Amino acid sequence: MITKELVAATTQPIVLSVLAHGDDYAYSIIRKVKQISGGELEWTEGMLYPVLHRMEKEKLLAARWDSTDVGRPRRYYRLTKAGRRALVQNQSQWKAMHETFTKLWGPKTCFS
Amino acid sequence: MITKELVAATTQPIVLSVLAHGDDYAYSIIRKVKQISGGELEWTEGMLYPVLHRMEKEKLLAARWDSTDVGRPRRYYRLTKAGRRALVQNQSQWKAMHETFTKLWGPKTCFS
DNA sequence: GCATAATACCTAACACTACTAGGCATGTCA
DNA sequence: TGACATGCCTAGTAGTGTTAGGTATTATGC
Repeated sequence: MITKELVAATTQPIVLSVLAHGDDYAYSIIRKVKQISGGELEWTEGMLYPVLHRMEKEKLLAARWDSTDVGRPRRYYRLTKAGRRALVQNQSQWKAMHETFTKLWGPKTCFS
Repeated sequence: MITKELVAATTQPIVLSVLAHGDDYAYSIIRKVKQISGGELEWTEGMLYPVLHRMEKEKLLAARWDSTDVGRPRRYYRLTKAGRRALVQNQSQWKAMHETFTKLWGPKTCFS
């Protein structure tokens, strides 16, 4: 079970990463995140929507309604240029933290 | 610059890791963390003491005063058994998150 | 001797964010 | 028709980090 601090710290970079692969809507993001993390992460709408809205406000994402499909309309989110830059910064920071933990725990923590 | 979310999420595991190498006092921990992270992390006492106190309260650490040295007394912190178990859990969680990011970003992010 | 800086410990008020516990609505299936 | 899945949404509450200081002792330079 991932601590809520680590969940909180990784939500934004994960959203940025998922949307870097293509536009998506919230419910689908939740399913993808659960699948990619092998079930380790089980986001709820209640935690994701406020983050999506804040990222939209920070101009990292842009949203649009899409109702071309059969069924109810979906709100698609797309990465902005600022969002792509934020993703690169997040990757850099994760790298720096990972190197710090590698020094603390030893190179066997290079998990791959 | 590490985001405050990532700083927050990594404070406890870093403290656990530093103390796993040997007992230490707060001011020294701050110096070690800055050195190990290559300057990426610059903790303040204001952020560290509340965390140390909470970890003590959660029985992850045990503290003692040590004034055998010349100079002012220092409060040394030591890892408890619960602290060691918490460290293992934190390592496991970091691994799971890292694997998730590796799937999202590609294996080139295995930084080592 | 005084001023400054480093060292060492400490914390309360405020700001911010996550969590919980729901809400609304439509479509599908038995 | 009822239960469930899907899709969007949020306010009140709880918890934690940040800021901006505090106390005290020792070391250093003038």
